[in-house]
Amino acid sequence: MSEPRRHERIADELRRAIADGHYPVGAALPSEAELAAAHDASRGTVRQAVAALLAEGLIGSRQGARRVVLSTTPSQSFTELRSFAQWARAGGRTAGGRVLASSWDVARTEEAGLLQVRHKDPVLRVLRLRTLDSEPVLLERTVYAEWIGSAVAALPEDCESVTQRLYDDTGLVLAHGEHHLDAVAAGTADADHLRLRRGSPLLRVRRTTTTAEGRPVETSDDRYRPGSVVFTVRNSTQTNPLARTRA
Amino acid sequence: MSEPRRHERIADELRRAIADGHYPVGAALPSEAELAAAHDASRGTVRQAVAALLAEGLIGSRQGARRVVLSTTPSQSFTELRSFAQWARAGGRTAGGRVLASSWDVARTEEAGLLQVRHKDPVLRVLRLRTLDSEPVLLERTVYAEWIGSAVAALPEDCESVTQRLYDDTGLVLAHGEHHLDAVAAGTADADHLRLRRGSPLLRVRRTTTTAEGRPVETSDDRYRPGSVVFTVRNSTQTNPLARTRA
DNA sequence: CAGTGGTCTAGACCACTAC
DNA sequence: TAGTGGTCTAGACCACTGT
Repeated sequence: MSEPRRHERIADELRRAIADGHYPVGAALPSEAELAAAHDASRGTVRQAVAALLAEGLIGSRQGARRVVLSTTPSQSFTELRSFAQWARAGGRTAGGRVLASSWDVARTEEAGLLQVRHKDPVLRVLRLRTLDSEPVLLERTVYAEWIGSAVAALPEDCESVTQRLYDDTGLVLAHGEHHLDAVAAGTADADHLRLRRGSPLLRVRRTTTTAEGRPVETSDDRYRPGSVVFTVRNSTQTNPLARTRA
Repeated sequence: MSEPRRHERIADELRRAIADGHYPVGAALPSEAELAAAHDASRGTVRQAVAALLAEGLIGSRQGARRVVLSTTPSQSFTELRSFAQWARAGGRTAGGRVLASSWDVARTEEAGLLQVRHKDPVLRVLRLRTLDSEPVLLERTVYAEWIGSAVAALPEDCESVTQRLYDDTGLVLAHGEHHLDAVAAGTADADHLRLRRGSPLLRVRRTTTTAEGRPVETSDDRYRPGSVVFTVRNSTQTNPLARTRA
């Protein structure tokens, strides 16, 4: 239960106080000096704590004025974003999944670039349907690099959390991700598996995931059935997680 | 040209070196001690600089190992995200825009909550079509709080950058935003103005923007024509800008 | 104007990685 | 085991906000 890092303790306490309504939206937080005294910490440690809340979009900060609460609802962590199963559990819903097809193939030009392998190197292609409370909500077309593909191919067909299993089996940690979001019309396969009409709008997320060292693991085309999932981004002039790019 | 903040100078130099290919994807950056010596700065200042690149998703960082380049393409800033005109200009394209309808109305329950005003308080509704190189790409349905609405209503109908004009006229700075992304089918009005068929997939971004103090300014339902714009998010286990939420 | 956050320094100790 | 990044301290000065 104990938290060894002091800045994390302070950040957690502030997050809790905000979530509990001690500081409603628009309210001013205690000054750095006050927080430092209250936690018997140096100013640098306090600043590290509030920087975390700043990055989460929970508070705003301007030179000369006290920090202000912007939102009382915490945003979820990368882990929940990456792992469909974990995110579903956090929301009190049951995640399911099933591999519809899986086969070794050769990397197309674009995939080779994303996975940092050579053109026509072997890759594992997996088509996976994910469900939420037994409703199909997401169709994943994932391409794995050869070095991790054999571990993926060995997983059971109805594996709930691929991320978790890969960590348990191989120690692999997915640390970084790049995501491109847009909308597309459902193709025949999409419509079939997600149980909607061809041409229906789908939210498409094309993503590439890498290890902590920056080594690409997988690249995927994920299509979400509308009405089931919404993506949320918070940003500020001080932080810039999201960007618009040409198609 | 000179940059007064030392940590910004160091960050800029690292960004430039990465963009120029001095450090390709996968390469290790100099150690903190080396950077500190090279820039005649303290370790704390160097850490502040690399923290910025970390938040941008350009580099990865793990205790005990040197920092590693994850991507060589910089992501754009919040300012470019917020201002359609500015973002277009940065990409070498010409932004246009036109107000299709504008009228005072009363706040609906949901809008009142987002704008932090009372139910049925007056609000300004604006329907705006934005173009890129004369092609319609985005239909905005924006609701402004009363206190800023009169300034918005006074703007010319073909105002290129509302954000810029509001800043010039009133000193207003849009500092924070919350964005919800999903896909919807084009309604009759959407199809008409964006010149596509009813039912076509659209990327919908519902957003609320606030001042630096956290005061809500506007809330908007933006619908992007597919194929014209893609949204990009980078994240890490160390940073968490994006979250998936239930619809 | 006093108070606040932004920047910067020069140390220290520890946990972890890579060799 | 040497080097690296993560944490923390105790100061300092400055730019800016609010009154």
